[in-house]
Amino acid sequence: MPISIKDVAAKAGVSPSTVSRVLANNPRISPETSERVRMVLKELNYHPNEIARSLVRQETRTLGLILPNAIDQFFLNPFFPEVLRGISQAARKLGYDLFLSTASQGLNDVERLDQMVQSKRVDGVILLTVKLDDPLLKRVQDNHVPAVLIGRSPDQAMVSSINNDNKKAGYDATMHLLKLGHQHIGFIGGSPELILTIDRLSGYAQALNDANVPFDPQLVTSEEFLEEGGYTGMMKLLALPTRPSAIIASDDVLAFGAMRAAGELGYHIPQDLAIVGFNDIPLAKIANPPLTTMNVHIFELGEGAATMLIDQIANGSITPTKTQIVPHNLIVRRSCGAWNPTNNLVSHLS
Amino acid sequence: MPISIKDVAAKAGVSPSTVSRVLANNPRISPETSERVRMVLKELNYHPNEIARSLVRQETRTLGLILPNAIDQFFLNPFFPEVLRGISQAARKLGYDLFLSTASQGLNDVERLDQMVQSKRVDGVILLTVKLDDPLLKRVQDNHVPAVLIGRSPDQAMVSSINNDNKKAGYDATMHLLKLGHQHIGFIGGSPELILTIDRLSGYAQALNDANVPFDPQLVTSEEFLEEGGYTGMMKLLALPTRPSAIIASDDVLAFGAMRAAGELGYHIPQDLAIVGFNDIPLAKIANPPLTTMNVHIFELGEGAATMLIDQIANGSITPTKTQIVPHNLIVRRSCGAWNPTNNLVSHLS
DNA sequence: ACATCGCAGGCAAACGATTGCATAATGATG
DNA sequence: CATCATTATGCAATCGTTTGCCTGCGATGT
Repeated sequence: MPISIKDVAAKAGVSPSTVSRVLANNPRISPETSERVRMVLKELNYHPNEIARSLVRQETRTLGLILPNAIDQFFLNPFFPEVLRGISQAARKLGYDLFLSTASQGLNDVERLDQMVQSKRVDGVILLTVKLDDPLLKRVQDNHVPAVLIGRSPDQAMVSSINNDNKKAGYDATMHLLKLGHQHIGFIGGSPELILTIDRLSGYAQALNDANVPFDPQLVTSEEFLEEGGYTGMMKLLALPTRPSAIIASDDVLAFGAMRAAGELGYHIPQDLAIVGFNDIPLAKIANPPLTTMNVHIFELGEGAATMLIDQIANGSITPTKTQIVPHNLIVRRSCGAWNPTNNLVSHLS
Repeated sequence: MPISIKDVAAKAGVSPSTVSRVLANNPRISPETSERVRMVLKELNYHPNEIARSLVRQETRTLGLILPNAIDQFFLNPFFPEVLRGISQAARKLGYDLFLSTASQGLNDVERLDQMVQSKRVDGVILLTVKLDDPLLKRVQDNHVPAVLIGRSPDQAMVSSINNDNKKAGYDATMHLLKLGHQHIGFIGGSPELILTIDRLSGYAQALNDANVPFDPQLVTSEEFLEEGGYTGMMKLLALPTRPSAIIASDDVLAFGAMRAAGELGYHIPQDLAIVGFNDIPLAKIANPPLTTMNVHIFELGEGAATMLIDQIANGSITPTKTQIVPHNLIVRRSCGAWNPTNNLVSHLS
């Protein structure tokens, strides 16, 4: 039923090889034959079977996405669609498709990677978030799979990556609050295993240190990357004997949970409590009050990751691993108390 | 370099066919041979080449997603990750992977469909939103491609679909406001070409009619499916000589834009203006004020679509087209002014 | 003891493309 | 007129699987 290259060949009175060569614009085919074949191609609305093509070419022109196994949390964070949008746009431009591995329920990340790559369904993979000494990275390196990590690799030589300078970003966000006079600054982070959390927290600590403000572990809390996590984190911090006067949330979604908790306890933002988030999700701008947040340019992370990966695929494994840093900048809105309509709304930090 | 079934066969001292049969748990293989082969399988960490497998089996165990060509808008709406989450979960459970067609920039939807399906990279497709007399539907029908539409098909016989009863949902939302005493109810919708918009609007009109409230075209506006669209829509409605006292926004994102516009003009919600949205995106609950919204169970739409599609694939094209309706229910929060902590928060309507 | 049977496993032909090599036709050359 | 390039096309192997059919073997029945 489906039409193959043979059908086209038969109808055009040539051999399959000729059709194939027409498709490839091989100059060895005479213009007349080529023309005739092309007519048949249109007439039959023929599209080559990409599966067969992939088999012989040993490439699929498809990028694989390895999502964290906490898939649901990941999907719920606006980070995901935005990074996917970036990936998708770059892939489209460069003629690649996207493959999401969701199948094979019981498998862990490494097995999913093996399956995706060994089964040859993708030419390379984009890894989203890794934990400290994640076995995924070693596997990628050992297998010489073209791969790009969105996030920071513990060992830069292992895998190419694209990331923000999260330590600096954490530093900048904290410094902003310190400069506004806050001395008790709480930190609501995601899972302490995530390098992202670690980096932003270390920037926070560094800023406190540089400002001669003591680091108080009680002011640091780690929660799930959900609105609910921000809520419980904030509840903990506000229950402290001396509550913080400002909060850094390492993700806007956490920040919104935190704002909700503060609201429920009757605190006003920014009068009673300043809040700074990370990511500049669409909601940040339209929230009430609008959220001051560190824009980390998620779209560009995705776009860059796909571009780097395709580049790596094209150049074979000869490419040395690369690390690319996407700049961040703090978007000052009302939630931190520093907002002033006559200011520039955007302060460029990096 | 990559290991094939032949490598395994050689190492185990059997033929490739035997290995293949071991993989398939074919009972014709003796337990001893099977065991020996399995050992080699583990040792070599062999994974079958799914491309080759797909070629001979004529199936890929992969579902294709056809996203609207206004991809960027689509990605930005929280509808997308949620429906994808549903699709992904069902696919995973049933052993299917997901393929996003983003490649081939210049192509329109129909060409993308042709390419995806004819190229045999997917076993079926999920279509997301269609316009009135979208050529996609006809193509799907003509080609006998397994397909499920998320949304309503103009002609139910053409393609299986899963949807809400959007007319009823529009009716219920409007009726809720009418019962609260509103007579001037504005409607902010998405593109007037989308069936979704049409259905919700017609429910709105029907409710007005049933309540003997005249339908005023001036109170209806169509905008882009973005926060910005809601903003401009609201600005238009509030510039009217007699402004509406309540607003139905056919999407929460539009509702948030509308709330922002109202806020900027100094109106208070719900005191001056009641607002009802659609979708119950995560933000609706935590917004200020929390948004009354029609929960359309997006996750279930995705989940149901994937399940229906896989079912259709399994049963060949003998399956008649089906239509499934996912119920909706209004979640009453503060933005409509009817909220009362002693009430049930959820009123089940359908 | 011989024909028969069932079992375990191998052979080879697909699936639908690509591509190195061979070859038919054509015209040019000595 | 025989030889040789050159051009345009076809042949057949290949990619890594699956699967229908065949075969060799030991066990069984009479």
